[in-house]
Amino acid sequence: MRAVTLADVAARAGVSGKTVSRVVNRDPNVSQETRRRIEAAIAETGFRPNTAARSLAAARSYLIGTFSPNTSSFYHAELFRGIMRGCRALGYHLVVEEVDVEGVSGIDRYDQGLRAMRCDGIVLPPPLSDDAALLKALDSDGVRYVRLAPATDVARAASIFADDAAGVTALATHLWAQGHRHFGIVLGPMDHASTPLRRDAFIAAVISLGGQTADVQVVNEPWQGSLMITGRSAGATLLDSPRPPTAIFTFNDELAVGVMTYARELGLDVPGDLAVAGFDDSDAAMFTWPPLTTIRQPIAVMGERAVEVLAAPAATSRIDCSVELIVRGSTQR
Amino acid sequence: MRAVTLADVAARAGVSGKTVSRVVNRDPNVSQETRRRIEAAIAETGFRPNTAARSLAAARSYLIGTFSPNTSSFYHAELFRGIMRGCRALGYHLVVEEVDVEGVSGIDRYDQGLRAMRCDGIVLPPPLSDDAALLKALDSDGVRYVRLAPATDVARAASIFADDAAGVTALATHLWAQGHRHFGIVLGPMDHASTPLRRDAFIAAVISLGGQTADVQVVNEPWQGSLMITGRSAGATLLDSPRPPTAIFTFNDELAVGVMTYARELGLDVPGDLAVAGFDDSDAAMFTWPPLTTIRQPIAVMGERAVEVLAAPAATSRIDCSVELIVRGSTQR
DNA sequence: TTGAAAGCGCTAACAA
DNA sequence: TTGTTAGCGCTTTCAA
Repeated sequence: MRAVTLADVAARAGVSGKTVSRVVNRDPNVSQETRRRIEAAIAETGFRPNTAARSLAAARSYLIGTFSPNTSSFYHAELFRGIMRGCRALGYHLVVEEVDVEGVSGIDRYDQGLRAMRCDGIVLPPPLSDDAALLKALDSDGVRYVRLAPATDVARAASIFADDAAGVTALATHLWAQGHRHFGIVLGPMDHASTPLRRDAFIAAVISLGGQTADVQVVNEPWQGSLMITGRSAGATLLDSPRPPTAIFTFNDELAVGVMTYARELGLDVPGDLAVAGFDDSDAAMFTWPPLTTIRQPIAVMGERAVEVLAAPAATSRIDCSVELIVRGSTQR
Repeated sequence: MRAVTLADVAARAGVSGKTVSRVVNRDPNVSQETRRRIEAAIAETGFRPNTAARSLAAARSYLIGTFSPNTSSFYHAELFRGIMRGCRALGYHLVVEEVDVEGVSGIDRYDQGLRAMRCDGIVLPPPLSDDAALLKALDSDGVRYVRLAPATDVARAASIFADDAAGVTALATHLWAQGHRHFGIVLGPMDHASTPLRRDAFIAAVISLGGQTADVQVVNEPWQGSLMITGRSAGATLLDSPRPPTAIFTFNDELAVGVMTYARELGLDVPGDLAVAGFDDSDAAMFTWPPLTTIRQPIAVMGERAVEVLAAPAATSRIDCSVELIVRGSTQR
C-alpha cells in the first residue's frame, strides 16, 4: 500500500496541495472552514508528512544534533535527558554521535557523522564546547550551535553557564567553618573549562578566608577507565602524601565515591578523619556512606535551554544558571 | 555560497550525475579511471551528499531509532553506547526519543516523535520490546525493528537475548555452596521480561539444589524515583521481615547498592551477615564495599548486534549471548 | 485566502 | 560501463 501523500489529502478535501501544506505548517492564513475540512481529511487518511521531502524543499532537517561521551557520567546523562525534552517540546528530533573521552575526536565524528544530517542546530557539551577545530567546522558549515560551559572565546556563539564559582565558594566556606585548614582538590579533565574554574574559585575562597595557596593540594589524576576508579586513584595520591588533607573536593560525585572508597580502605572515618565533597548532586551522592555533600547544578534544565536557544530565531548570547550547595553527612562533623 | 551538488561534481569530472551517484554509493560498476576522476572532483569541491534528497529519492532515511528511559541505568546507557557504535560502523545515524519509565508511553512517543523520521530500523530495549501497542504500530507502518530480551510472542520479529537463566543458576549454586539456605530476591520492573525469568530461574535452581520455594522471599518494590533508592526500600522490606534472608539477589547492580546501604544502616556485615549480588556488572559494582558479586552480560555488544540485524538484508530471527558470573567480596565469606 | 508552477538534490529504472 | 529520464513529496514563489 502506497503511503498517503499531501496530494491525496488535497484531493479528498477538495483544495490545493499548498493549502494542505499551510494547515500542516500552522500558517494562520487559512479560513476556519477550509482548515476544518483539511484536518478532517488528514485524520481520515492518516496522512503523515514525509520528513525527507519537507527537509529537501524547506532546506531544514528538523534535527538537533549532539555528542555523547563513551563513558558513564551523571552530568552527561542528565544533560542528554534535558536535550531530549527540549527537542520534544519544540518539535525537533535528536541525533546523537558518540565521542571518545580520551583522544576526543569531535571533529572527526562531526565530519563523518553528524555533518551529513545537516542538523538545524547542535548542542555542544563540555569539553567539546571548547574544541576549536569543531567550532571552526561548524562555523564554516553555517550550522547554529550552543555551547555548554565553554571557557575560550566565550562570545563566539550562544553559551549556557552554571555559576560554578558561587557554589565552590560556598563549599569552601562551609569546610572552613568545620575547622578544615588543609584541602585537597581532585581535578576533572583539563580540557573541560569548569576544571580550572572550580579549582581557582576554591583556592581564591580559601585565601579570602585566611588560608594560603599552599594549603590546597591539587591532583590531576590521569583517566583510569572510569570516574570512580580514577577518583580512587586520586584519593590515594592525596591521602598517601606526606601531609594529607583533611577535606577533599572533587570535580564530580563519581570521583568523590572513588575517594571515599580509598578512605575506607585506609580505615579513615568520613567525616571524622576526612571530609569529602563532590559536584552535580547525582543520585550516587545519596548512596555513599555517609551521604555526600555536593554542589547541585540544574543540568537537565540547561539541556532544555540549549534547545530553546537553537530554536529561537533571535540569537541569545548567554544564559546563566545558579547552583546550590547541598550539605550532607560527608562533611558534617 | 550555494552548496556543492552532485551535478557540480559531475560537471567538473565530465561525467553524468548518475555516475557520481554510483561512486558515492559504492556501486562496483564504475571503471577505475572514472572513479578516480570523480573522487578527485568530490575532494576538490568538498561535495557532501544531501541526506534529505537521498532519503526522498531512495525512500530510506539512513536513520536508526531507539528509545531512552528517563532514568539512569547502567544497562540502558551501555546499550545505547553499543547502538551508537553499530550505527557508526554501518553508516547509520541514531535518533533517540525519551520514554518515561513509569507510565511508559512508548506508543505515544513513537506516534508523535520517531514515526515522522521514518527510521530504517528501530531498536527496542526492554521493557518496550514487549509493548504490544508499539509493536503493532511498527508492524502496521512496515518498519523493521529488533527486540532486546522480549518475553511475549518471541518469534514475531528479530530478537536478542542473554542467557539470564544460566547466570542466575550459577549464582544460586555459588550462594548455596557458601552455605546460604534462605534467600531474598528484589525484582525489577514487572513489565521487563527478564524479571520473572530471573526470578523463576533462581527459584528453580534453589529447588534443584535441595531447597524449597518457601526459602525464597520475593520482593516487588514499587518504583521510588531512582534504582538505588528503590533498592534501599526493598532491602528494608526483606531485612525487617520476621525471618530475614542471609543472601539477597537483585535485578541489577543499582538495586544491590541500595540493599547494601540499608544493610549498613542496620549494622549488618556484608558478606558476614548478609550476601548481596546484583546483575549487569556496572562500574558501580566495583565500588561498593565490599565489591559486588554480579552477573555480567555483554550489553554493548548486544546493542551493536541489534543494529547489524537491522542493516542485514536477510532477517535474522534470534541472537543469543552468553553471560558470566563474577564473584566478588559481597558474597564470599 | 487560495492556487499553479517550478523546483529542492538525489536515485530508480531503463536504455545505450 | 555509462547516460537519460522521470520522479520522490514537499515548499517556495508568485499570481489570482
